[in-house]
Amino acid sequence: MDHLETRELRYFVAVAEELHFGRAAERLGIAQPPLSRAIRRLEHRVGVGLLDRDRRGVALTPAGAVLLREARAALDAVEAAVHRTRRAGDPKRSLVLVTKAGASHELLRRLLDRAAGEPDAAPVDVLLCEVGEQAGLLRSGHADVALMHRPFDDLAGFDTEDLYTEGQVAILPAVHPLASYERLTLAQVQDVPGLPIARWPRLDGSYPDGPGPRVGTQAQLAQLVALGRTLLVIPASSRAWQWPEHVAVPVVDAPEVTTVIAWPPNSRSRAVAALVRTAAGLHDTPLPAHTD
Amino acid sequence: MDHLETRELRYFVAVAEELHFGRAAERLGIAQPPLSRAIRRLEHRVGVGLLDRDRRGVALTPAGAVLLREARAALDAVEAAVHRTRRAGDPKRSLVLVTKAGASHELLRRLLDRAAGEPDAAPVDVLLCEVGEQAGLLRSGHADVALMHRPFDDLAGFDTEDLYTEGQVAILPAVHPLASYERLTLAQVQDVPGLPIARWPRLDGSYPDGPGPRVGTQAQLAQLVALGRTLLVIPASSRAWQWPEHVAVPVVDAPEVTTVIAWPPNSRSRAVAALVRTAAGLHDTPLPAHTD
DNA sequence: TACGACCGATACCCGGCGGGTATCACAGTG
DNA sequence: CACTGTGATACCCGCCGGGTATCGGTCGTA
Repeated sequence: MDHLETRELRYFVAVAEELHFGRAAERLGIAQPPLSRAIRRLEHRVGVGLLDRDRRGVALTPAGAVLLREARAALDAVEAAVHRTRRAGDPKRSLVLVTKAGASHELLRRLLDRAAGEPDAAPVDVLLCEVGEQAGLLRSGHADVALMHRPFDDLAGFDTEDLYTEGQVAILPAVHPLASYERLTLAQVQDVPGLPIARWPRLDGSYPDGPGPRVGTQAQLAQLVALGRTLLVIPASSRAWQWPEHVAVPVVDAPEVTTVIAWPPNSRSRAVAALVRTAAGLHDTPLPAHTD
Repeated sequence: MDHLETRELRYFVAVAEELHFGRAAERLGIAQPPLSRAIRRLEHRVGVGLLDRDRRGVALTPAGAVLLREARAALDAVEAAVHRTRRAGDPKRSLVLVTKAGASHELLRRLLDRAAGEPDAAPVDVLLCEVGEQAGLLRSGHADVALMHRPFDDLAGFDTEDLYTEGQVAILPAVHPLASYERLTLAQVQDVPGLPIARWPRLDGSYPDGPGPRVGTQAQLAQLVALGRTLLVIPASSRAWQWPEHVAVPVVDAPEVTTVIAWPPNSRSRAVAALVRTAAGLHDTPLPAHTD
């Protein structure tokens, strides 16, 4: 029999992520024996071993690693189906646009102005998230459309349209010697003594090794820059980090960053298509230089 | 409670496609009452009406139409998870490359030759399908990678790399007056008296209105051309239709067709990546002119 | 207008399966 | 050797998915 149920996939993902039946069962809110049974049956149904139950721990087989990736995508798709259906049935339906807080602020403001001015425009709700969360929100149907940034964000699986390309700036503590430069190079901002690059968590929540401070949100990072503990390189239009204690210096050889509008394939509703068209129309009126 | 089960989605898709509870239940191999109950519970769980039970028939609400599209995608994703996991666990694992029978024949042959010559190359199984089937096979995990043709095929949701761009030719019965031309224009091949364009089935299996003959496979269409009943315009490298009774005449103003290699996003295994790289390397050695 | 056909909804029963508790088997460790 | 931590096994129970029988409303038709 084919036809896995999402419950089985959820169970497997929990075990594969925890690599521990007891903790996975706790996370799922069930007892451990039924979980073991469910995973065994799943392995039997799929026909391949998914986990190596070595004493002292559980490990993924190659097939299990594939299923972990695929199951996450499938569960996202199911969740997205529910959310998109709910929003489709909402009488006062609005488009949800998600973007990183502070990024592409001018472009977003112009897009919203333009979109509001369109005839029979659907209202646009703006959902601001932290770094790297857009893809998940779009995949799981919590949002209809996203502003994302190439090459930073993972655009795999979305349709996109380029909106705006810009250079990057280094954000430095105003008191730091480098802050007085007119422009910098990547070589100058890498390995600056006393200003190590901050570390973001990986997908599994762990942090890579390195000297930099650990951060989880933009606000944390901004404060660490203001405290003179780190620096960062970001697109010139980003606003979230630009405190009074910060200075932005162009980094002339940093890769260019393109802001794109992204939406799930096969979900291009009339409202999404209209918003994408409006966004693409912004090409014609270039953004003003950043002033503050 | 969120967390739909795939069974509920399968049930809903069946009803939404049949628009008839009795037939849907029969298709699912269950009785009608449990199906009605399941759909009602699904509507309650999602929180919006999905079907209008008007006496004399069932109709999709707007939200129902959204769920039909999303549920199909989600079920594809679940099915893909199973298939990809099975193949990942297969000790003699091979890549499955799917392409339309007869299309891009030379390019495919070269790709397979090159791929076989690569060191530590995974064996490549070729799966030939009919028009428009590639996307589904790729989405449901029956294939790992596909050769597709822009702008004909639906590339939404896949990562792609362009391989080869070419013009199109009209395939005509050899005995037809147009067959003696050196080249043609789209205006000349449209609405040719006695040679109406054939009609392909829509996704739901119905045929659009029009004068042309109905076809479902390339072989049917090829024979109808040989019988002098229709003509078609296809990329120059296509072979499936080129019978001795056919003549191919370049259509100078037909849109160019690009052969692309496509694969599911986030599923770029080492083997797929290697094959894509090999395919991209074919750029360097242009295909010989088509001779037969 | 009355009757029958059609179709989805309701009522009710049953069996299987998902989930719980208790316990086992085994490896590592002091 | 006892103890701890882990997943597997044994066994029971209650819910829910599925079946049959039937209802209720709406057409078409004579």
